[in-house]
Amino acid sequence: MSDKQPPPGSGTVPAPAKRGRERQRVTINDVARIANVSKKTVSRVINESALVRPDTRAKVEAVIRDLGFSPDPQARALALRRSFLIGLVYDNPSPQYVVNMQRGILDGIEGSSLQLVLRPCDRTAPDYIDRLKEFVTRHKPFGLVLPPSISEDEDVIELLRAHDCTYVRIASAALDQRDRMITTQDDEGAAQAARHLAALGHKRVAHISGPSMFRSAHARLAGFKNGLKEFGLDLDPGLTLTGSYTFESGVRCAEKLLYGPNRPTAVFAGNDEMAIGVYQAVRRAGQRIPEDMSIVGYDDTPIASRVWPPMTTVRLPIRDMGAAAVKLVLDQYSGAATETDVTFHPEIVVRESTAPPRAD
Amino acid sequence: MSDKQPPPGSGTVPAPAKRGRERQRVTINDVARIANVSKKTVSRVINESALVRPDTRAKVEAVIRDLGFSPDPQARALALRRSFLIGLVYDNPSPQYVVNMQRGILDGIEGSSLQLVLRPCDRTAPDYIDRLKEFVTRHKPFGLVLPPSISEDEDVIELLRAHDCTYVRIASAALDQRDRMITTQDDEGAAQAARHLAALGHKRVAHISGPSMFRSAHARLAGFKNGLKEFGLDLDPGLTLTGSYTFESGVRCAEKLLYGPNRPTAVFAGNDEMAIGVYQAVRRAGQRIPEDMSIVGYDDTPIASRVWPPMTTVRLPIRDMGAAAVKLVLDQYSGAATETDVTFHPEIVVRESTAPPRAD
DNA sequence: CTGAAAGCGCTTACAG
DNA sequence: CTGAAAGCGCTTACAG
Repeated sequence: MSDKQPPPGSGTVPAPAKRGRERQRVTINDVARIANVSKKTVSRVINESALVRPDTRAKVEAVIRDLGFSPDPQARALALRRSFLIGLVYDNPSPQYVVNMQRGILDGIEGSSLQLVLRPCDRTAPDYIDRLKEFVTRHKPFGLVLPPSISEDEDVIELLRAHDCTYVRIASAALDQRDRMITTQDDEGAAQAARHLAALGHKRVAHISGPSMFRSAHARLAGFKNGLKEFGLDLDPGLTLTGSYTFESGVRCAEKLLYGPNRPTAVFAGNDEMAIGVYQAVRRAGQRIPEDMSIVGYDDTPIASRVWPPMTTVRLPIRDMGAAAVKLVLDQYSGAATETDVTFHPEIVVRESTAPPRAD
Repeated sequence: MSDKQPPPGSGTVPAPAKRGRERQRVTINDVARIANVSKKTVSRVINESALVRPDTRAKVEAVIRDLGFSPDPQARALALRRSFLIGLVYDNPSPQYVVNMQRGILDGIEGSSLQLVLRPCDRTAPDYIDRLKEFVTRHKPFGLVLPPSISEDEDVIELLRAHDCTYVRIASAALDQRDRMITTQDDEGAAQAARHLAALGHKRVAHISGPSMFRSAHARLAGFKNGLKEFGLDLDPGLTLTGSYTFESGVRCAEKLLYGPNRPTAVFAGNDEMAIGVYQAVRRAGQRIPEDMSIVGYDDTPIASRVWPPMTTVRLPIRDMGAAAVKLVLDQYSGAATETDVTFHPEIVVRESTAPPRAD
């Protein structure tokens, strides 16, 4: 199924054989004829041009409704040199994050004629940019939604700009102009996690950060440190490990913490996936949560409330962010001005995985 | 973002404004001119027609390679009246199932020019069929992959047939001809779950089945009963509950079992999502897994190995099934005969959520 | 095996 | 505010 190096002219798919009976779809010509206007006028109505007299518009719209006409996306795409696909380009290792983002985008395109296309990619692959370029130049997507860490790759942005491809970036810092940027205050959420643990009385606190490729990893680490500092605590570098936002890396880092010197009483993981890995390691060591170890995650993906005990985590409204991203894409076309920065503020959700440290 | 009843002619999106510099993309005309053949011949090469002399083909392919030409999918779509989109149409309430299926489809389209479009839907919505029809008639997808329970809706199939839309159904029974069907032997997997529990010595065993809309729910129930029967056990109707393949329904059903008369020592849930719900209810009741309650899931989605204790479940190779579905779609176009039925055999994966019942 | 003409269903300049 | 002509980049009959 997957030739690594397809022959030239490949990467295409054989044309379907001619099928049976043809259905007569209603086209713009039918509408024009019946409404007694030119197809150009119908086109103007479809494209919401202002240059149509109200009564003409009403007449055309009535015919469109009667005939159940809807313009052919392929024909529009060919003429406009732009398809009606919204691409979700992602490399996020947390499937739950991706699922939530998908849902948000689907919310956002509801009622439009846009379709959601999935474009996973691997930033470490050598042909990663080339493949994205191929998608952009061939399929000419209506817009791209870029969650971290893709959103932070300036090579990608340069590519998209060069090809006039509309995009919206989601990141933990304002990397771009307001109308193509969704910002999350990850440091704020992490600071809340720190305050929560400090207030419970934890002194030896560990952090498992995400991979350095993710800006959010740095933001969460920094915010966590700041939050601890408010309570006069320092984050011990020996208790600061780097994972890769995956379950397995969470397990691995947690084991180091559990069996290393200076065992912490609480762990703040950079995302829920890794936090669940910490659960696993703690459990496998025969220890209890939260009695022997308090755990805080980040994202509030569904798994956080499904594990036992339900996990304290920092909620990122991922789904809402996805919907907001689509809105920004649409605004870029409609020319609607984006008045204010689109910023989401994560908030801690306290559940049952955190408690005061045992007195020992 | 979501107008429930858009005005006529809406459901479209305003056309993008004319952008800056135009890139000169290489077209079929360039290839034809340089290769010194007609564009029709180039088209034949692209479409892998047999009616091209080998040396002509080689010449054209060389030019295609040199120029880095790849045909415009929008133009092909318009001419062919078929787009290059693979639609995943799903109503499965388990996000993990859907994610795995997505991955399999992405595996399957790797190296082709197909794109994966997500089409979630709600079978209980009154306009469910109409919306699918709109997608099929407007976007003319290359093919549709239909996992349960969409795959079991004959109204959908009738619609797709009427519109000559290629599809592949995934279900726990052979509902269609071999070349458009992927079958899973769900009863076999469920029987293995039953044998496993019976062999451990469980006598009072419960089952939480999926919603009756899902054929798999019936197949798993039936298989489970048969497996128990081999050990001389009957499934107590009082211990047979119906959930909806969701976490919450798993919690709810498990609570009934825990606090009802005749408490079981083991529960077989119809999917992992519900099984995790059982974990939650058991844990909340202050009981241990597997000492106080053995639990078996179905699907082997990632969460099964992430919870504590790691869950015994029946593995369905969902990702492989997705890839196989794409292969069947491609085969339908290429005319490759599907020699044998495509059947997947689920197998139990024994982890740590099952143990002999306590002697009490 | 190969090609010239017409067409898929829209939109873009360009006039008026 | 409206329209006739040309074009987007391919493929389909139809000839030869």
